[in-house]
Amino acid sequence: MPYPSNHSAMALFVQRLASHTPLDADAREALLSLPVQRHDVRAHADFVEVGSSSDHASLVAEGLVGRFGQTGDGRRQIVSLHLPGEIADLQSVIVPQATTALTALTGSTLLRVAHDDLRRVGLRHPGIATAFWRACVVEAAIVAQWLINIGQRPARSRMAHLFCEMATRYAQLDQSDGRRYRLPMTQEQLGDALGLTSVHVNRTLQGLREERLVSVSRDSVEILDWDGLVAAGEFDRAYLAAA
Amino acid sequence: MPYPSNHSAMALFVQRLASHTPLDADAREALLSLPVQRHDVRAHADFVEVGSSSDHASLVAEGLVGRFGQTGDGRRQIVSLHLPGEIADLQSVIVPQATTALTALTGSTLLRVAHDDLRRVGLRHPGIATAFWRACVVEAAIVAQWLINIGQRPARSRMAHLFCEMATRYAQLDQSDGRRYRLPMTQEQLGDALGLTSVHVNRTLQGLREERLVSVSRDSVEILDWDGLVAAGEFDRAYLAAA
DNA sequence: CGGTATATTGAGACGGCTCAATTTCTGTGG
DNA sequence: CCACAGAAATTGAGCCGTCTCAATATACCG
Repeated sequence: MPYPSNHSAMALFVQRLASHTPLDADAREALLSLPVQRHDVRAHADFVEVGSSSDHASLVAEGLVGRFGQTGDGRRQIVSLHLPGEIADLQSVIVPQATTALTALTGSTLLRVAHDDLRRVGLRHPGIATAFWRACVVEAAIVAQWLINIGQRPARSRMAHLFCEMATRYAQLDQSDGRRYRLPMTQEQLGDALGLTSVHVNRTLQGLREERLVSVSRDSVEILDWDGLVAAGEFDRAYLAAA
Repeated sequence: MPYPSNHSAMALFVQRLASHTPLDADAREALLSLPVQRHDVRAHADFVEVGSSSDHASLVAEGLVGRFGQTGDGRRQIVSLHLPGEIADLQSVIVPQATTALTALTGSTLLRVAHDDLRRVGLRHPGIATAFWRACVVEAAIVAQWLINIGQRPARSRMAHLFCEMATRYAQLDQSDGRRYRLPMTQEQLGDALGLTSVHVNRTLQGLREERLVSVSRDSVEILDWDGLVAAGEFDRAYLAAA
């Protein structure tokens, strides 16, 4: 076992799949024993380009990955964030041609899993196929909430909503209470995720700090007033219930 | 066959599924013979509420359906539009609790299909399960593009992008060239889809008209200058290729 | 034919943007 | 361990795209 951390990332992934779609030991074992190829990526490196077609999906083992699109003048919109234990482009198993890129927001390590293997294991174990489908559905639900957030809410709410979401997702991941978690994003990247300028992110962040709702540093978030933050972001975790 | 239009909507749905995931005659027949329950909905009626849990999915047979979320102060964000031949909430097969609502943007008729039936047919025909998964992936890709659109582009581009997308989707549906299609949305609803005020929709629309890019009436769109509109919206149909 | 929904227009306000300078971090090599 | 360079954060000032509020005109429907 040359890479213990590899194993734990895949285990995390399987565990989360299994928490909603019962998978028998056989199926879990099939996933855990899939060959993976470790890949380390530096911060700010884009490792999947729009238009590219790949033969593998990327399981995040460590770090933070963003899926994003770009407009003609180079503005980026981050469309989803992927924590360790998540496959950042599971949909590529079904549609290999990327319509959206992947970038490492911070130094990250990925485990590449061959599409063929994922398809094979899905065919052999229908429960796994269902679980993959579910994972895509949940991710779509998250993107939809981001759309609501960005389409309709002012900067302060958007940001509060994002912090609540990430707290909830981290809590699901590591059984913590989510009050404090790593979020290694620059204010620029935060802006790309929220549809805001880095300048405005900075000012909005100051506002949230002055309100004593959160304490945000370069790479971590501490929530000081959960109820206040939930109210500010109109956060309702229901859309994450199936995650 | 009491409802010929039912049949054609389901046939349309099956045909589009089959165009990307080969389905044998058996599988297609299984889908076509699923029992459906017809439902007519008036314009502006919400027929799936957030938080509700249903036991069926809704295939659009006629009209136009919007999936949307709402903020605390009642602002709506339409997250996706569903044309005839699409199941507006296919994801509910996997996650029955709705995190987003459905509304008829215009008078519409829906065909309810039981989740149980859809699951059953998916288990019996793995190709169908894959096709369902794919449909959800494609829809997610569309939502992601909307997020990019709304997060990063100015009103004029957003609107142009939407018109291009709908043209392309209609063209896929009815083999037309998509230069002219029905889009029975009020300016208010257009605003809800684009993250804009109806007032601003009105002004932006006037701009596009003055530029001779489109001609938009209450319930239909005619594209006068496709290339110009594509440029204005930075539209790239790649994300619809798998649809 | 009347009533309600929708579209249109105007005027003013404001949230978030741009541009630009400065300060503070962070990591690296000497 | 310090110095330095580049990245990131912070601040200021002015602008502009979009919103709000409000009034009017037009279109649709029973």
